[in-house]
Amino acid sequence: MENRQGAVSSSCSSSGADLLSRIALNDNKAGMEGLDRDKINKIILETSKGSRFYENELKKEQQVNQRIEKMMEQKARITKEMMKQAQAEVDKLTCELERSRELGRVIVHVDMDAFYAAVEMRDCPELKDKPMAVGSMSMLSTSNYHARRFGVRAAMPGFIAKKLCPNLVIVPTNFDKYRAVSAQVREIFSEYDPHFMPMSLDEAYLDLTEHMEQRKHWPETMRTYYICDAKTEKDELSPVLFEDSPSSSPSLSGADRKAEVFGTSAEEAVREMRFRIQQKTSLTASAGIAPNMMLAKVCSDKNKPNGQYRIPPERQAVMEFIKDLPVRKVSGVGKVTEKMLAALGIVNCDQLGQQMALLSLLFSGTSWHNFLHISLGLGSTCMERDSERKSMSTERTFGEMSDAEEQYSLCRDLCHDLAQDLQREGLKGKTVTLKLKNVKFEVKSRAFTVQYAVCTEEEIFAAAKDLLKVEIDSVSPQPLKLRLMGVRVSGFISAEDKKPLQRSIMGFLQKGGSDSDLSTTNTQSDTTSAKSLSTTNSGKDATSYINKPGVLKPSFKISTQVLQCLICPVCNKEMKDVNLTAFNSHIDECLKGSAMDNEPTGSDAVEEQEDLNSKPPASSSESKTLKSSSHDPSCNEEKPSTSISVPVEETDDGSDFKTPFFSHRTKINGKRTVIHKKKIPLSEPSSKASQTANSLDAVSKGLLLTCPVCSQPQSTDDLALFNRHVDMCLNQEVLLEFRESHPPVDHSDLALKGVRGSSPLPPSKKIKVLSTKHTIDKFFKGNTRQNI
DNA sequence: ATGTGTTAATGCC
DNA sequence: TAATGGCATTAACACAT
Repeated sequence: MENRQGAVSSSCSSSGADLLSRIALNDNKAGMEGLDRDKINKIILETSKGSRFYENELKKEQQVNQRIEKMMEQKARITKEMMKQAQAEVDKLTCELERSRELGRVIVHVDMDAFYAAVEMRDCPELKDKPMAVGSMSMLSTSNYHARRFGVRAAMPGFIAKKLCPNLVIVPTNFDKYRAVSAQVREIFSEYDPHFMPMSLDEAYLDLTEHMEQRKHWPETMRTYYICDAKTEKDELSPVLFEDSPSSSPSLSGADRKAEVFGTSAEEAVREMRFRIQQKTSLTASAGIAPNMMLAKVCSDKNKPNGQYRIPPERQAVMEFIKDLPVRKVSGVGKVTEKMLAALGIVNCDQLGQQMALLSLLFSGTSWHNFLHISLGLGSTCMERDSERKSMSTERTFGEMSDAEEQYSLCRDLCHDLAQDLQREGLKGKTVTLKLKNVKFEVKSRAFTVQYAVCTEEEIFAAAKDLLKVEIDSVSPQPLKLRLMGVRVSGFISAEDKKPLQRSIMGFLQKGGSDSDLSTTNTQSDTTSAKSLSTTNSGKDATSYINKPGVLKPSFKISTQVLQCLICPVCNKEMKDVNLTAFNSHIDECLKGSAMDNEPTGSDAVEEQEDLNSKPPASSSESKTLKSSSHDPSCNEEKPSTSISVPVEETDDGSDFKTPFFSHRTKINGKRTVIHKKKIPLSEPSSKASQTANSLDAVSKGLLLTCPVCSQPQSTDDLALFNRHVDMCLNQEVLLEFRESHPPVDHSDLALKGVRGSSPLPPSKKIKVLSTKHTIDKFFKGNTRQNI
């Protein structure tokens, strides 16, 4: 009730001031104190205004405002009773957390100062006195402190930076160089903590607890470092971040050849580390020392550049530090969360703690738990052993692309790159997600989960191309006008599943039911799983796979029932005593026939489609609501569709993402829902797939087989691979079947044949990529400890 | 209730 | 001249069991 005005201000004044929170200068981070914010913001705004980027930001801003509005409504519904209960829960958790508070570890966060810019300045002294930034006219990675005085920042487009600072020098990125320097720095890190955790090229967490223990007993000689002769020109030394930056060591500024003895405290150890970094690279670093990672991170920012800060390991000191700390400074609290909290009158961590009961009622469990941790000054106290990654992706931005063939080609390239990355880490995942951003900066993603985990270009592309096709078709005959495409694989099968599972299937099939023989070779999965096992160090019993549901069991069931006869995956007919060639040609005929008949094969599929078409037309322009019209209660509010199909009208220019609404409504409705309900039709055809594949196994080990679905010859050296291939083909066939009733004939043909085979797709072409390499502090993949 | 798949949103550097 | 990144995770929802 007392915060009513927060709701009002956030919902009403959306156009002007609110927008600033997205577009305007973000002076949260270091080096931006005391500059003319208003003037800078005005320039940024004027330069951005009217651009498609800006328009999209505006839209996103409105969405955040709506979200806040909803939150405030919910807040208004909270009763005293609820608060009381919430408070009790919060208190209880607080107690537990407090009890388990750990202050004994010495966690350090080290952060190189303006890293890329500093490297460039070091290597090109002419730049030292000039405002400069690393990146391109389209996007800057980082800027030096001169430039920051003008409001030039990382993640700002170069052309806007130029407006702010016409004399700005923009240097292209040179990642190899940064990597090399980073490696040097990491060498030093590893001497203090061999298990240090790199977060990017220029940043890492260290746990100095062990080091401190040993250091206590070290003689001075082990804590003495000499200033290196070659670099003792002070001017050369620190690449002028700030002339008056707090110097790390008074004795440094004196004569050459001076030795510096560092003490045994944590501060001294970190000072020593920073000193050595500077000696070795001529670059400065800042550091934070605290009892946990969250605090260390904040601390490293406090005395940037070329400084450090320590929170002593006492509860009192921690709470004192936390008290006035703006929540935005905490890693994980971004501009949206900041704004939402601000709407509740929460700006610093003290206020955060005060409002925990309320927050527990307004935010998800994980969110408010996180808030509680922050407000208590708690954070992770151990370098988590490589928490396993959950997804891997690759994406690219490019100049406007409307040509479908080009898009498929790019998609394949992405799949190629992703496959390489996946295989490098020995990962295989079951869900393939396609991400698209159109020229209006609208982002959408589409996912498809296949039956077997995939990791090769072909497998990934097989899924991705269909996702892409659906999107292309959905706006046809207009082209998709894209500026970004990405492919992601997630749903990784766990390391302990990977190898045994596949072996067991093979063992079963090849030995006619006995899965005891696991020695069957399975080239690909063997190598990959070996890798992942070694990295994840999972000590699980290899036999536990037997009970894994959902993957193994169906295969067993099916294989037992069909080993004696072949079942056509298209017409479902059982065929006894036929040879393989005959069987294949039968399938070919069936496929042709079904394409001409325009008759989906699975009976489920037919019902599904009718069912869908009988649904009332969707009412909202949001594709999201197309599929959820009847179930989502929140949808009702938007539902007075009769009058508010607002944004749709402007799609006449062929804009990509929302067009389907009128022109292809039924089709889209059908398609979308089909994809969603896929689990139903899929379960059946995928059984068919297994049947086919398994039967083929039984008859034809070691042959070159024609995939009954895509007609591509497939090696059967690795039967598991062949099985997966057929399954995937079938899965996609199911997905595509539903388009047969509408699209141009050649499309359905392509769908049935599979793009690989006779598709009109050109081989991969090189595409003009606007901006990949120079992104903001992009760090190389697999950037883990082992990597140093 | 719980789990799984899909998509949008968020945040990091 | 025109021009605003790449990556991962989580929140939120729908749906199935």
